[in-house]
Amino acid sequence: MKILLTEDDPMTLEALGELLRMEGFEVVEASGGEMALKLWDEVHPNLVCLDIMMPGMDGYEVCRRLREKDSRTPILFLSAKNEEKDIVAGLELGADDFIRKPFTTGEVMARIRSALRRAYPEKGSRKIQMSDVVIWPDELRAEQGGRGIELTLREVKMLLLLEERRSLPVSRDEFLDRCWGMDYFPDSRTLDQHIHMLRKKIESGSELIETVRGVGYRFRG
Amino acid sequence: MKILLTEDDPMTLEALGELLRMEGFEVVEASGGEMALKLWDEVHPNLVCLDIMMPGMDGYEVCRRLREKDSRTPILFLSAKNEEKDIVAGLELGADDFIRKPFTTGEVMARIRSALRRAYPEKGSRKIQMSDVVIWPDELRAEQGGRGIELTLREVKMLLLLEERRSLPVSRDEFLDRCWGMDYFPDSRTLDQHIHMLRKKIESGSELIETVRGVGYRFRG
DNA sequence: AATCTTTTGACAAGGTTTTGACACTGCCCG
DNA sequence: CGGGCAGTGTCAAAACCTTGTCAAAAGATT
Repeated sequence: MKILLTEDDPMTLEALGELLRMEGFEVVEASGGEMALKLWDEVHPNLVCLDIMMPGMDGYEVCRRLREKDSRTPILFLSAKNEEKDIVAGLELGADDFIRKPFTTGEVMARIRSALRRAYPEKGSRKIQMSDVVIWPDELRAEQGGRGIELTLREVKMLLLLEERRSLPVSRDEFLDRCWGMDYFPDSRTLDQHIHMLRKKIESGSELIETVRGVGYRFRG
Repeated sequence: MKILLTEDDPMTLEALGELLRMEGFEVVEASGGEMALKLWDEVHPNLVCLDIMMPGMDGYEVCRRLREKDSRTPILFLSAKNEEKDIVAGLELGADDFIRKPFTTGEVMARIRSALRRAYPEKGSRKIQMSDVVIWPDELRAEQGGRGIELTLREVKMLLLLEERRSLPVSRDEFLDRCWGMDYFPDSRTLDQHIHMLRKKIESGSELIETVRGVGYRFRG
């Protein structure tokens, strides 16, 4: 895993870098905002740590620009500028965490690992519970009341989409876009048929997938 | 979005709950670990806040058990037990964040929103309040005096149009243009019929949708 | 070739929307 | 002041559209 460290103060930069390397990360160090953006383009790190107060481009601006290009890679602020408004501002820009200085190395490591775990889940370890159904999406498998259920790839995609929206309806168009492809327009009955299959497989009595007439479907919750 | 709050101290629980509700979240409150697990199974919240020190099952144990079932729903610790080892322990159990007590409400809200953004990337649910009626247009649902109301797609379109104008009348032609289509001319009674339905559904005594004779309708406000 | 998944067509079921008939209201005008 | 008229409210039936379901065909995978 590659980590981009951005930090004004050379001492802190060096110390943090060393620490992360010892933990087995590949570390790229930037001493300012402009350099951070440049290195981002070059190395495409898996995670970014940003200082806020830096000469030239500050951490907020870096964060904003990174989020324009990529909304997934975790960004963590590490800053001594840690009043409520600074923290709120950082998080609202799309950062994943805000660590106050001075920090302990243990906390920094734990927060970095936590962010990485979320962003890059281990294949096979994903597990999702929806009502009384547990789903292992990577294994195309689910379980409900001790009963094992085999799923197809499309069924898993549909379940994940429903889950992502939990309790909000997913429109038919969205289903087609996300589970088929932007440019695919199957017969109008195709989607119903798949919903029908899902219901048959995972429902046991109670209605889990609710139809929202004129819109689409919603997972009960 | 539903949030499960777990907290030992009734005062804090109440205060946090109120805060979150004001922000438009649906809040479920648990006073201890066992209750939290039970509520999890019942309501399947979108996010969980955990206190650590509680009589009976502590927050760590709750977190561990939740993560056995589901690896995706964000879990945030809120705790006064905030030494490095507590934080590291919490995060290693799979929590998404650890907020130290005492906290500011702004930071808590920002961290909760940040976690929700990550976990549910698409869209948050819009919520509109008109007089004593609360409307969730994306869910085709409204509420009035604690009473849940189901709406159809067309009814939602009409309500959105009325609310967009607040207190200014919306002409019959505009209704037809915006809620049907520029080129559609139904019988003259059709619109009245739909207004009638709306009134029946959302009014309770007081007149919310006022008719402006010769023009159209207006939302009182 | 055999099997599993996906798509399609036909029809049924169920909901929403539209319509027609008629009652009611407010406004203009004699 | 009161009748007529256009606009609106209300009800119930009809028309319409969306979705559920089944069975079979088409397509993929092995």
